[in-house]
Amino acid sequence: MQIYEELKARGLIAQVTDEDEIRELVNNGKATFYIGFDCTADSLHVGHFMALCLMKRLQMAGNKPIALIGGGTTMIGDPSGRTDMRKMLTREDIEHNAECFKRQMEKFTEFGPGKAMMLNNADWLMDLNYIELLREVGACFSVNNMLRAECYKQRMEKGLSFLEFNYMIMQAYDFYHMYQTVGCNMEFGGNDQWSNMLAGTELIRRKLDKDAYAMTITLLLNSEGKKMGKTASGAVWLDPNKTSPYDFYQYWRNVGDADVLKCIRMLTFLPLEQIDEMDKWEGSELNRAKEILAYELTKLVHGEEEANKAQESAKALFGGGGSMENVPSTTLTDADLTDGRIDILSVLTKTGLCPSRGEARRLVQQGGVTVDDVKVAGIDESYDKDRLATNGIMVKKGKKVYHKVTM
RNA sequence: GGGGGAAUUCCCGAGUGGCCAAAGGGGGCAGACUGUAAAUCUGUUGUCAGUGACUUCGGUGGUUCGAAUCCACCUUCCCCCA
Repeated sequence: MQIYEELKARGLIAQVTDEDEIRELVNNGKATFYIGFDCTADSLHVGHFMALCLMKRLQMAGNKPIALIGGGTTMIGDPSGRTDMRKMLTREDIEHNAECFKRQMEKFTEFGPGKAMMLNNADWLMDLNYIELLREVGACFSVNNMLRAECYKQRMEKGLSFLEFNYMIMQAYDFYHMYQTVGCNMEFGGNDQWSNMLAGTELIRRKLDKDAYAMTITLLLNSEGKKMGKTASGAVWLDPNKTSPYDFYQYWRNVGDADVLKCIRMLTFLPLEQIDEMDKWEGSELNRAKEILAYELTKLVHGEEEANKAQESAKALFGGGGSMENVPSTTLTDADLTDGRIDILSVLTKTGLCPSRGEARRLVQQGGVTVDDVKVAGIDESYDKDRLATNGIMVKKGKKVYHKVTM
């Protein structure tokens, strides 16, 4: 099976400008493609991860990838699909984020001569001259058309600033620029980027009378149509300091039945035959598939060692047996104790399991806390230094949040 | 440039002088049921030293015994006209 067919079978391809041409280019390793990453946060997330995987897959098939850091475009802020304006980031923030992105990407992809290329659009966007740009590029865009674009629709109701309106033009300019300077003939991106990407191919056609191609990656949605990779407290980050490998593992371990196979197909590198085999699994058998998904992804993102640790911990906590070593934990000091003891509410807040004492109190009163497999009876329960120092205690919040406390 | 309207807790949204830590819904958390799933039902959802105190209704001042609520100014957003 060739790469294009594989991507299709995995459900990764959402829209393409010209299927035949793209298949031809990609399958024969003739594509020089770019994917843009705007540095809106200091860590990549799952969506970026999909893009990076796509990059890897295409690279393995002989194509040349360019990872484009959006140091310039982040100054504008992409309005696509958003109902409100992004917070404007300072130049320093953007540069810091770009640095973080760079470091993380280097873990996934090898950059250098003959390998993948990394560029930053700040290098050309920041020096543009307004009048020149308007004459050279602005003349090629129809405002009427732009306003019809799907990505602005949501903003037409609540207002769209001129700043953001220009985002599309900047992104189109990137493609145009790289087409000329590094021979980039294809752009990939999230499905929400479609109109921005078309703007690029259109610009190249108008200015240079050449064809360039665009393809979008399917957004990873769960069965309820919500974006995956998000939790109540924010995104699932790739940075281990922001989302620990254990939490990362747990996120995927807990996906809904309806979503497991889709995730495995789209996110892992397991061979399709093996995945098709799993497709036959049903009911609680799917738990196996979830384990595989969680393990494979954690391995890809954090490495085999971390994946093993996360899996060990999960098995120890949920299945019994296995090692307790790598469970999330907190080490207390004497300063945390009063008269050599610590009460349950303090334990819950100090470990970060509860953000406030009020919530901790509620949780205990509702019977949601277990210490060493014994339900905490009341809010006045406490633990002495001896117990903490010898074996520590295993605090369980609800059914599946574990935390080890030692001294 | 002119006129009108809006800003409430994580989100949406009610509240138009004391009965307001503020209805209702969503989301979150927990309990029951389960398979670390989904659906459903129940409880809970500002902070703290919890029958109490303190902070919160865009911001800053003011009126008042008392302000989310009234007044002034400011900020941001939306709509209509040009």
